Amino acid sequence: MEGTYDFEAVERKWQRRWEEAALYAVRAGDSAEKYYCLEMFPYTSGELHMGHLRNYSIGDVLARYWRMQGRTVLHPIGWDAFGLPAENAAIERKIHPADWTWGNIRAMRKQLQRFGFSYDWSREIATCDPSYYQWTQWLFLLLYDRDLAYRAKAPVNWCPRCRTVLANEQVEAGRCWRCDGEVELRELDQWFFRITAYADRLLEDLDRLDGWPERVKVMQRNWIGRSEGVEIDFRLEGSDTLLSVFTTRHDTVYGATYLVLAPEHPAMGEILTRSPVADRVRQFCDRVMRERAIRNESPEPLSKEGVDTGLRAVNPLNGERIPIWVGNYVVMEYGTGAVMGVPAHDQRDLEFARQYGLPVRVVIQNPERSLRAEEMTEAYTAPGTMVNSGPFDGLPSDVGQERVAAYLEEKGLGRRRVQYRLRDWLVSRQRYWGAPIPLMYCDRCGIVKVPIKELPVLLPQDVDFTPGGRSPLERHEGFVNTTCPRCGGSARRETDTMDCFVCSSWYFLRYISPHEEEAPFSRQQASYWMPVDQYVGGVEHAVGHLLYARFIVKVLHDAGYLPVDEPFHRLLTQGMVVLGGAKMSKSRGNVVTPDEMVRKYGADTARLFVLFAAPPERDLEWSDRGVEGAWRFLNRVWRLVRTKSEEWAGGTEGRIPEVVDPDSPAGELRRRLHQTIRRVTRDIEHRQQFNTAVAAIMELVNDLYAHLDVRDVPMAVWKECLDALCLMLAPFVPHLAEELWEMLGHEGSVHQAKWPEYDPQVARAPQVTVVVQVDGKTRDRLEVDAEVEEQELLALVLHRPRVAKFLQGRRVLRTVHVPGRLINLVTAGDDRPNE
RNA sequence: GCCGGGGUGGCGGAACUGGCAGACGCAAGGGACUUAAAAUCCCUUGUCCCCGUUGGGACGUGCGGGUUCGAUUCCCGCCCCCGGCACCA
Repeated sequence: MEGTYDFEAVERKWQRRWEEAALYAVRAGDSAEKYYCLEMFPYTSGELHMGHLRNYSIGDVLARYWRMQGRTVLHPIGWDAFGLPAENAAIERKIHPADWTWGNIRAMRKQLQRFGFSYDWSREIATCDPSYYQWTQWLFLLLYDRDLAYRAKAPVNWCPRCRTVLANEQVEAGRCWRCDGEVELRELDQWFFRITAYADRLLEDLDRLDGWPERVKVMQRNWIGRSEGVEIDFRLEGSDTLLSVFTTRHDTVYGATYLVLAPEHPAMGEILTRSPVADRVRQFCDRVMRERAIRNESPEPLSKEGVDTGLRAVNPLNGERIPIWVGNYVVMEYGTGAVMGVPAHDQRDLEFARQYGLPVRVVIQNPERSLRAEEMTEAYTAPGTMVNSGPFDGLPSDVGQERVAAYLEEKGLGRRRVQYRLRDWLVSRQRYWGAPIPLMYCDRCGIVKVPIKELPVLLPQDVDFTPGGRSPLERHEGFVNTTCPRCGGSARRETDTMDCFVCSSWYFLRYISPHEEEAPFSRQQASYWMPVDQYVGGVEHAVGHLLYARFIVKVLHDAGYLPVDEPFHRLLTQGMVVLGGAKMSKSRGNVVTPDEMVRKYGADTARLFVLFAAPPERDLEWSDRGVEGAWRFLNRVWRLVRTKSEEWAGGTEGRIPEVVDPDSPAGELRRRLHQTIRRVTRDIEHRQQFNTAVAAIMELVNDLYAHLDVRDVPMAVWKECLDALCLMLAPFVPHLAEELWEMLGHEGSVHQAKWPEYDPQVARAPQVTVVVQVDGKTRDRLEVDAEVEEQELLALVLHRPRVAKFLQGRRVLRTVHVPGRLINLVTAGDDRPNE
């Protein structure tokens, strides 16, 4: 008889049975409570990596657990299938992007199935499938109709390597998220989604997302970057042109000693015609803009540079004439592209002022220590008392802030304003492998929508992928030329495709009714299934995907398609899988693939290891030894069940005796079992800490082994323990659990059995270990009745020699008793009179 | 700079609401089984000190303080690591 089980045969056997029985197919039920368990769907790169294995193993534990708890569980999977790598494959390897993608899907589907995840495969979707992207296009038109999609010329991030534009969320430290190449700024006509219109709601509703990790919420808050301030209208001297500035420190407006404009500022034309040093200013602007175009953002801020235009602006509050400068530290994308320089109370302004010898004027006085403008090397940014501020003198700065704002609004010199860091979402891409934007340009009618009935706008197959400056679609006459549905004249199609994040911003809704032909999803089904109860995925999507999906759901909610306005109730962001402390990558050569693991140890071992080696949120250090440990454990379980089930082969009926003495080995075993059930249930359900759940099961198995040779444990008790053991293992190692469940004589799938319940009476220990401390130091421990009273316990304790030893020459002042845990004797020495 | 998260044995990590620090696993050492090895099963394993032994004691959760009968856990000040944001006015 072998000492290890044949994982290959076992896993193949049960995967086939599950498939035949369509065990994980689900329909909206009306009686059972639903549970929508979702993991971030994979990009169709062609291979599954350890991150996927971890992601999907976590999701599968939850899906299987809740199914056993009686919920109606929706657990779908699909493919994020549009995107650049497919097109690059076409260019490099002369494969059509569609063939490449569908081939990858086939391979990855096989890999996923090999791991035995409990997906409802009848709901599989792919974003590159016309029956899917038809509805992505529908979504675009919905946003267009609601004035949330617009076309604008704007400086946008351009990746020269990928030959396309990128959203702000796809630029990381000035580099492209995909190819890591440097990103340039280009002035282009592009399609945007007006996500800024939802900025406030996206921000406020974060407070409702109790089931989200704090750090993701913080990242979204930072990204949205709301700040309240005032726009103040300075006037260009000798002109009616207003130079408005945005500031959050309007209480310091009397301290403005100059004004700085961004080089791209719209008033620059007028300034250049009037400036006595126009040439210098022009040269400066050109240089700064050129430098910015090659956005090689170093981590260090650029040194501040500027040039005096020789012109003046008028401060609307005190009528003061202050010089207008152009500076490289002012950006056009934020606020108004102009700032007032208040060197005394802003560090950047102070640096700039000192560099160019501009005056510094204190207008907020530090109540602690009087500020002197000439001596300042650090701006004073804390609250204080207003000075040199005309009618506002003497006010605390926070009050002054209110007054200045009110005054400006009253006189029509400015207005309160909320400013966001968040920009609109750039969704155009100049590439082929994406969902075409369903619009056309008619000479007579302008921009015209493709009628919903005519969707999808299909991607043509026969396209020339040779790299060029523009989208391959643009060179496809058959695609571009079309007829205007409004006037019947000739029209040209939009050739930009959509950012693949548009596709992934609603895919969780398509799973709900994936075969629906009349709509992106059934409203009725969506109101049953939404929101997603548990979303699992990597934290790298914190400000991209997760923000977009929230935005799109709010739009659909507002348009009446969804009852909910947040997509994901709980979010679990799992850590990376690392080896030697570094992320696995081909270039580092430290990659271990899930396929290798399955081949060597099987799916159950691989899954168990990734769940056991670290808590889900933390990074997981890969360890081949650790995998072996998981494999050993599973065999240990298998041998145990096999031994016992053979022992009672032929008849094991028998009941657990009505009364099992809690002090007998059988009673002890049952107690450990019920304690384990309590721990495992809590760890999965409330703490989502699967490593400790597995550890608890391992402890139970160790206990069962320790009782293997104990004679007077009734078979029925063994049966109870082993049954529950299988049930608890089922979410983690679904194949082996089935096999053992069958060995134990059960009919039907363990995954359709009920999760075990613990009996608090059985779990309760009649005797407990109480720790005895003297002055907070542990000196002894003793077994006592769980219910023991303090007085009785104290009497016992005082007679213990180990305790008495430490009480010599001291008297007990008081005792602290934590029932069932500890008793602490607080003493004072007799030899120290003052105590 | 600001905001999050983290720092515990040789390693991955436990410790619920302030109550036995180091569960579970890995590694290491020892024993049983075996002709032998592998596999398996059992035991030991934070550091230091005292003791011939049974045993006993001190220290110990990044560092320094504090609160408390008692602190990995709470508070104050610092150091280091990871992540996010950053001329954002």
